[in-house]
Amino acid sequence: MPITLKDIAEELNVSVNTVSRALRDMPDIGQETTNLVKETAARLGYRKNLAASYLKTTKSMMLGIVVPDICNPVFSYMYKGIEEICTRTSYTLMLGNSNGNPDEESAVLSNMLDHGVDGIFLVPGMKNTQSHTQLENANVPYVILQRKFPGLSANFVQSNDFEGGYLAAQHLYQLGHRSFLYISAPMYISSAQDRYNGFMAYLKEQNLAESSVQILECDSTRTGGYKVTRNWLEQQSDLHHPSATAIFCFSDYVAYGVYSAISKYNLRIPEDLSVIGYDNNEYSDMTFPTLTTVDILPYKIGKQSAKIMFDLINSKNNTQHIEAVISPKLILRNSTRQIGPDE
Amino acid sequence: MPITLKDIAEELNVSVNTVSRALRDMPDIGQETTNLVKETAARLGYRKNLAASYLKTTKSMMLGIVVPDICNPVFSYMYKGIEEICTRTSYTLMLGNSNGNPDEESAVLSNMLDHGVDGIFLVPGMKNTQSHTQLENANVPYVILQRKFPGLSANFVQSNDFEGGYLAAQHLYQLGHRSFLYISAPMYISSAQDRYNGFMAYLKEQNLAESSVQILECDSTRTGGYKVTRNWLEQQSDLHHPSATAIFCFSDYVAYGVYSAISKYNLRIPEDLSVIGYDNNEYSDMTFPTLTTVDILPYKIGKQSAKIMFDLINSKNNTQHIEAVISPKLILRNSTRQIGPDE
DNA sequence: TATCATTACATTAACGATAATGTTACAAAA
DNA sequence: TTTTGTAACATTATCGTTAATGTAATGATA
Repeated sequence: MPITLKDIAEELNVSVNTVSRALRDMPDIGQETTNLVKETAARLGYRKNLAASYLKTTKSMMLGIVVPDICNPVFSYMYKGIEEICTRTSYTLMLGNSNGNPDEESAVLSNMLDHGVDGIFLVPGMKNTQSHTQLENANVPYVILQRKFPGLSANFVQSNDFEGGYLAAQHLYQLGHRSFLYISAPMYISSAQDRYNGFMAYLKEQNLAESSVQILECDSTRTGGYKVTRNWLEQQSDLHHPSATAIFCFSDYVAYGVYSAISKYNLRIPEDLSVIGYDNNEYSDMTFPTLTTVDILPYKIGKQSAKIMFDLINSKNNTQHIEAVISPKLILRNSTRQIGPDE
Repeated sequence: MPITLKDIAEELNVSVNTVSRALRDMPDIGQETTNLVKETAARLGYRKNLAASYLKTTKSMMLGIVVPDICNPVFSYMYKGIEEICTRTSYTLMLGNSNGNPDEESAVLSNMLDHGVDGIFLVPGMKNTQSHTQLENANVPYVILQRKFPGLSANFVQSNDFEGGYLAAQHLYQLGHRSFLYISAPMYISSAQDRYNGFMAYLKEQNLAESSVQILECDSTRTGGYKVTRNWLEQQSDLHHPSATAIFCFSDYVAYGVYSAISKYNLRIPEDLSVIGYDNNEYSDMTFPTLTTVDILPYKIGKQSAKIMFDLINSKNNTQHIEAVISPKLILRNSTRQIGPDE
């Protein structure tokens, strides 16, 4: 039994329409009436029924966010960035985890669309064209964060992964490293490809041979990093002089796994091996040693996405497609060290 | 221009009502018609307009979750626990951060209620009676997670903080510790009080004097833990024989700060000081040394809360108030060690 | 004075779904 | 034969809000 426009109208002996218009400061209503309506609404504790409003206006004042896993700090910081902009404009957010599963991603999207969200933020779990056709057909604005699907004409906000890879290579090179183990996520993920390209581009600028980089792939998880590193170490002829002096990790998660593997073989970081991560998780300055890494600034990505979303919502021409790129930031810590030319 | 019931009705030359009832498997509709309607709905790609449905049924199929900060893994795991149950029952979730601010908490709650959520999960940021009156007046079921407000007759799910404190004390005592620094969050937070009570209860059982525990308070943050520990260490007459051998921390965050302070004074964990945390953050096994801690099982708390929510939604009598308590789990790692009687 | 705007409202009709009634046609019961 | 019941639909009203019209009173204009 919440208060409705009708209640206010009856209280004041005016029509429902008058109340509705008064509350929205629309013309054709006298100043006195407007004031009276607003006072009465406040007194009775009126709250607009947004669902009913949506039925007429098709504006739900809700936006949906789909992420692989909100427990991953990268995604929770993106969420906060988005929220920061959205609450200012009194939009409310629906959140859903896809758990990296295309079916769940689709299901969550469908749910949100059924609820009439005015827009969707999607951090795709993987190559999932299903959700893209969904989004296209839904006819709501959407922004894709973090991952990029080259063929797609959509709005993207992502970290400049090429630059991130470049920065990492530059950092390691300037410390004297000339042989690298590059642990990547599967290359069909665009960010994996871009980081790798950036990494190699810098080395090429320094006239380093491609053979100086050993590439391995694994899932972006601790176990993934652990296993791949363990296997690599097992194949070394001389453990204390491994065939690479520095390890690039696709994510801090991977780096944690790398740490475990390295410590299992009684090697030290950075004395025996330098390690650089990617993402700058909140805890990467609590590890031992603290982890040098590349920060993708997820909060900033979230904010930028939300800004684009409101551009889309407020403009009628949805034909224009925006691509925003955020420069990552190198975070220097203790897992990388200068090495001499003879090492 | 999404498909509506009307479109299906026109396609089949039946009434809208028939379509509506057929899709919901209600009586008074022939089997053939039902099948035909369902096929046509699927063929045309019909999707129910949940907002319109809500207007009649007052069931929005949305639930709201308000947490202090989704970037805190404790809360994101609670979220996932809740989501796990909710997606099964095709409820969609609205999420909002209060940032520990009573006004934001209220605002977020209002927004969700305006959207007509069928229930609210609240992890209160602090003693905020405002949001409670809001929830009471809103006349929707709600569950309060983690924090408990003794005066309130509501549904609570929380970790057994008394037990957690008890477990921590027991662990340290059994390792031989007899003098403690107890770093608490402000005592007006019920969980801080409960943990402390549990901690002291165990020591009392062992006939240890209350004076064996030094109590300090700080915010549950790294800086909080750092500052309070630094101050404490500064006051020690002999740094290498501090007036306590073990430090209890209200949270893993606090423990990280404690780590920093201890390492700043060139003391070692656990050789010079044992440290035990609380929460079992995802990264607490990546710290150096890995952190012994108490896991409150936030995922389990979330799931339990969701179950209670659906009990509330599905039962008419909202008079009954449920209090579920989840037992925490001690996680043994390397930040605590056995000490001899002479140390 | 008759006409025309303008102001400030009221009335009516949607939005899409559902619930409460109506209305057939046909079969069974009295 | 008439009544009654029932299966299977259709009609209508309604949720709360907003948009599209309608209308009365007032003042300005010709």
